[in-house]
Amino acid sequence: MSLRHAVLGLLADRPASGYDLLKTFAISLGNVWSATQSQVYTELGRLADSGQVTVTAEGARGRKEYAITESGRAELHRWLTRVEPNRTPRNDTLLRVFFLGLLKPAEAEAFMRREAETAAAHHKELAALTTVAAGQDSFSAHGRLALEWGLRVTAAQHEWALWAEQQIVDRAAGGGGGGGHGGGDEDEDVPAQG
Amino acid sequence: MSLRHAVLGLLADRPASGYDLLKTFAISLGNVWSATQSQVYTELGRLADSGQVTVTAEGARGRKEYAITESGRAELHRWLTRVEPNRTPRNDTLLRVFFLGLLKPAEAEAFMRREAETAAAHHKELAALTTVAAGQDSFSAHGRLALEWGLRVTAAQHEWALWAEQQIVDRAAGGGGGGGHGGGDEDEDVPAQG
DNA sequence: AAACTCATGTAAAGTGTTACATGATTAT
DNA sequence: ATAATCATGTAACACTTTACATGAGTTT
Repeated sequence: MSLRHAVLGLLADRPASGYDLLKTFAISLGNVWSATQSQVYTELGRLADSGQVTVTAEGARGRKEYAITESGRAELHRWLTRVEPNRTPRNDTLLRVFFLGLLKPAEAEAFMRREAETAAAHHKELAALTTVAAGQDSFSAHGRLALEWGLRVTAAQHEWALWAEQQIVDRAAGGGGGGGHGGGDEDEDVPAQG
Repeated sequence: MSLRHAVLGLLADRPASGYDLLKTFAISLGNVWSATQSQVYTELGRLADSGQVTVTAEGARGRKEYAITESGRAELHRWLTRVEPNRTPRNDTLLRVFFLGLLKPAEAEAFMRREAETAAAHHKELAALTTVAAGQDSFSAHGRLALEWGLRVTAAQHEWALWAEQQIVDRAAGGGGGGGHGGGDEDEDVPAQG
């Protein structure tokens, strides 16, 4: 489970409360691994039960500050060096791309155009983060490596979406032939339900 | 839920059994959305219960062939055109990158080198698929758009990993100063447990 | 006959999302 | 006083993974 290690990793940097961690997820770590409030508090409880973190201070409004333990650090190190990253592919956008032939060309084109815009917007957001994420500490420095990944991939994604949109336009302009599905039914029009 | 729509999308192309679908996941669709045997059979059962697919034939060895219904097609179309793709970030590799400062420079470098190799290998695999996925039908054609995405992103990923590895080398060679974590503890050596 | 492939199904555990519920402290 | 922010927690539901369980038909 990666959320567990995300929490351990943040606590390895410095002690923090669940609320603090949530802020870090919101502004930086969440760009690579998102977590909900519910998940973070639940996970802190589990980590405390298993002795990988401990409550080091209790403050106002029930605030609890957690710190990583030696056992937690050992687990984190094991995960970083000996556990193969999970690469299970799960890309909702690309899944839709597979089925774009079920849409009218104009609808499919609109889909790709929108993807291009989304990629451009995402790229811009990340570029804006660059100036913000200027810390000199190791966590910020490595966060910038991840940020650079985001910049490169969103750029590639943007170019790809523009290219794919053109492919769809070209195919619609060329022969309507060859466009159908395996079923061989010519009546492949999409339902027009509201 | 996307698995449901992956199944509907495949059945919109042609009727198939769970076993058939599993093969499609294994050779093509699984590159963008993976599914287990257990999931596919369970989902087919649910879709049949809700009337989005029906059993159109039963063959040897208990084989059941499913076809999409009008209601299923309507749901698929709604999903394609009106449901925003889920973009929840969840990248196990990048999560680790955030915490690379917890490793010795040599370990962090090894991690990035390995990522570079993985990206190159993945790119090569996809390139090999290009020649295979040569169908003229719409499903294959759009699958090739997804494949192109894979080629571009794995290429970007490979270049990024090489760049990041160099960043780590440079930082290790430059001052050891500025390398510590927020905690300010100089004794940040990683545990050497086995 | 043995091995392999085809083919489906269920159970349990783990992980993630959404919604609900509560209350203290600080700023206006 | 009111609103905003700080701060934690639980319950229900949805989804994913892993393991188990079974058996028919085909090839060697």
